[in-house]
Amino acid sequence: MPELPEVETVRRGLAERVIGDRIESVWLSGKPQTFKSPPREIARTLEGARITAVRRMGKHIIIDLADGLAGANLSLGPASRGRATARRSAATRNSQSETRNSRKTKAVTAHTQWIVHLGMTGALQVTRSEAELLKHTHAILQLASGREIRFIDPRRFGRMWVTSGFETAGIEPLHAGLDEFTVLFRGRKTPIKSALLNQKLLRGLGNIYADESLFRAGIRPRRQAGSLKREELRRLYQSIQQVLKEAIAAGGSSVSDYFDVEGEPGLFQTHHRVYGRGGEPCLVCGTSIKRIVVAGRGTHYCPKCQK
DNA sequence: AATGAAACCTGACAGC
DNA sequence: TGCTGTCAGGTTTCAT
Repeated sequence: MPELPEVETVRRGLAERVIGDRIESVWLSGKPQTFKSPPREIARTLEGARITAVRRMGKHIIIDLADGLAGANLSLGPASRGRATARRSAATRNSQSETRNSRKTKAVTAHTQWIVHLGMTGALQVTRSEAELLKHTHAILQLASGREIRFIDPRRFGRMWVTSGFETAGIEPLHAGLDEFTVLFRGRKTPIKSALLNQKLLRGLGNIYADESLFRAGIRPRRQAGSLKREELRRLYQSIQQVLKEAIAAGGSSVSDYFDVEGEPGLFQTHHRVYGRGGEPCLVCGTSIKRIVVAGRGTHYCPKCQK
């Protein structure tokens, strides 16, 4: 997938194009594993809702909704009633202001959210409705503006659902301070690469940016996370921030399936220094880049530059 | 509690 | 051409 820079690129593209727009109708394909909420619930939550914000937490895209079709939840048959009740009680737990808001809007409260995770090959596009339908399109949202948001995902590891008050573990690498970052790895015996991929610690790094960050920091991927010295952690922290910022500026990396909301690929793959370069010379010292497997993932590093 | 491996899917590509 | 095997940006679940 899309790691943090690709998801951020998609978020920005969506935010520019769909904030303030209203979702008029929703089509979902019959691939149940894609939908973590029942498709009927997703459809009735989204239909009629206005998009107020598009945010990102790690690799999750959060689309904030308002002004849904009032009362849609209240006219459900017995089969759906349990879910609707569960949703309301979850919402009630949240805050007093939400309870106040839900009096006015009912189906979509101030905190109702459409959550999208792109998985390995997922993509969101914003298109004119006449645009050609790509293979593996699993969801289409028609907007009042005449455009559509489409969810495309060949490998079907992507997920979408509706919820309120979405939370997820881990710290945001671009917002966290060095101290917060350092404490994540204390006492951990797992390889530093595995720790970087663990979304419960740091959210947003995936295989490409873990390898690239470790190269820039001069740290071998198999080093025990807890064995890293203060100075190494400081370098790693800075490398991660630098790599992510540069990748976002380049619109992400397109290795195979990734494209942004306009169907454009990213450019950062041309800046990769180790990822996908196994057997090629290190750009710094000329040593052959090694490819090993760590945490079940292809892992690339320079045996001379990384200690 | 922490760690690693397997499973979930489909498509692209290398090698025969 | 066409088959088989391998690999792929992620996450969850299960076994150790």
